Parts: sequence; structure tokens; C-alpha cells
Amino acid sequence: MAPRRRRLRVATWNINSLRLRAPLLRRLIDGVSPDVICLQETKVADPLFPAKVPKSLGFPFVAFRGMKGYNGVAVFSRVPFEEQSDAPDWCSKGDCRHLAVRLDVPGEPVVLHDFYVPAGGDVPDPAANPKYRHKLDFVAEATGWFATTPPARSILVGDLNIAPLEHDVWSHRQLLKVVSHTPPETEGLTAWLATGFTDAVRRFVPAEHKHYTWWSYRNIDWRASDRGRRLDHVWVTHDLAPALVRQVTLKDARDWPQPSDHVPVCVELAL
DNA sequence: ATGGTAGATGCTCTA
Repeated sequence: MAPRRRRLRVATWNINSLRLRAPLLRRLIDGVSPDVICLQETKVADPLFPAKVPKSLGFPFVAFRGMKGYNGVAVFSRVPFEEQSDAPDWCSKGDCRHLAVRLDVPGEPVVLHDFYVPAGGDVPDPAANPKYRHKLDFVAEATGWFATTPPARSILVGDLNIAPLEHDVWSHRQLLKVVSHTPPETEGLTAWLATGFTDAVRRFVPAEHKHYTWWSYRNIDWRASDRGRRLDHVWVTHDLAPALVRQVTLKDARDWPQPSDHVPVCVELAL
């Protein structure tokens, strides 16, 4: 029997509270018909995880890692998967920022990483700001891990909290000293990418085009001021790059009722 | 140079 090609759509979204915004997942599903949804900032401890939410939306395969109040990641899937347990506890903090699963797709499995990188606080000085130091350490540790465990047939998504390119922010010059776009962060993220990945979204959106996934709640009119940043990413290993079909960034999600400050990003592959 | 909003939590932290 000839192997059947299969389209795989993977969406990533910083939902900023799963329990509060679960109703919005219907809009995400109607918008991009994802096979897999990776969430960040679920903000729910595991014993309180709303298991009915993914089931009722038609996603029977679920993994989650959460804690009280902060952080938290989850994967909802229509495709069977096995959770990988060999990933490190980044920076030994046990703070629920990563899940890795092995998707049971036609052919060899595809490994999917869902990351929530620390935001890093306000002051871009690792000596004065432990949150910024943690962020840089986290990225460096992930870079080291992928460098010594070279990834293949892998997808890495998530809120990486860094906008690496000049046109991933509304003003490159004005954000060079703002956490999310400082040289130590963008250089760190570039080194992590270089452990074996390609930036899937930028294969479809030219580097000279402004492209954002996050707009602050603190702007009265986010669309008019358009002071956005591209903090949410989809990377694929080089062996999967030829399979990339399209990307969709659901900018309209920023205007959904009671929105997250991040919008979903979805990538489709023809495996 | 400043402050603006949002969510979980519980007299404040994180983003």
C-alpha cells in the first residue's frame, strides 16, 4: 500500500488563562482547523485542568503541565501522540514551560515541542534583574540541549517571548533596550534556531515585512497604534522545511471578545 | 520620563 500523504496543521497560542478563554478555542478551530493546538500560559494547576474542554472540541489526545497562577503549557491533538519524558527541567525550576510529544503521523513520528520562554521582566540587565537572567539562561540551556541532541523531523512552537528580526517589532531602534528585542536575546534566539531549525513563518512572510503576534493590553487602540511584536513562533527542522505549505497568523483574534494579548499562529505541512 | 491593562490571587505578583 502506498504511503498516504497527510496534511498536518499545528497551531500555537498564548491563551493567557485556559479556563477564562476556553470558549475562544471554538473560534480558533473554526478559523484554521488545526490538528494540534499548543497552548501557553494556561495558568491552571494540573488537578484543576478542565479535561472536558479538549474532549468536547474533538481533541481526544491531551497533555498538560501547569501550576497555580502562572505559566503552564498544554497540547490538544486529533492525532495520537506519546508524551516524551526525557526533556530537561529547564533551569531546574519546575515551572511548567515545556512539553514534548511524539506525534503518530504517517511515516516516521514527528516530535513536537511546545515552549513558554520566560518573559524576562522589565530591566535588561542580568545583574540587576533575575528574571532577565533566567530568560537568557533558559535560552542558552535550550540551545545547549538541542545542540547536543540534534533534532530531526521536529516542530518547535510557542511563546518564545523574543522578537528576533528588525521587522518583528514596530520600531527596531526604539526597542533595542526593551526586553524582548535586546541583542543578547535576539542573538540567543538565533543561536537556538541554528541548532537545526528554520523559521517556518518567515518562509512565507518576507523579512522586510512587519509581522506581529502580540499587541500590549496597554494600548487603547491596538490596531491603530500597531505597536506589535512577533513573540510567538513556529520552527521546523530542515528535513521538514520542504513540507511547509502555508502559515496563518490570526490577527483578528486580537479583537475577539475578552481577547488574549497574543494571537494564534498556525502552520500547515504536507507530510 | 511615565503610565497605561489584564489575569490569578487574596492585602501583590507576573506579564
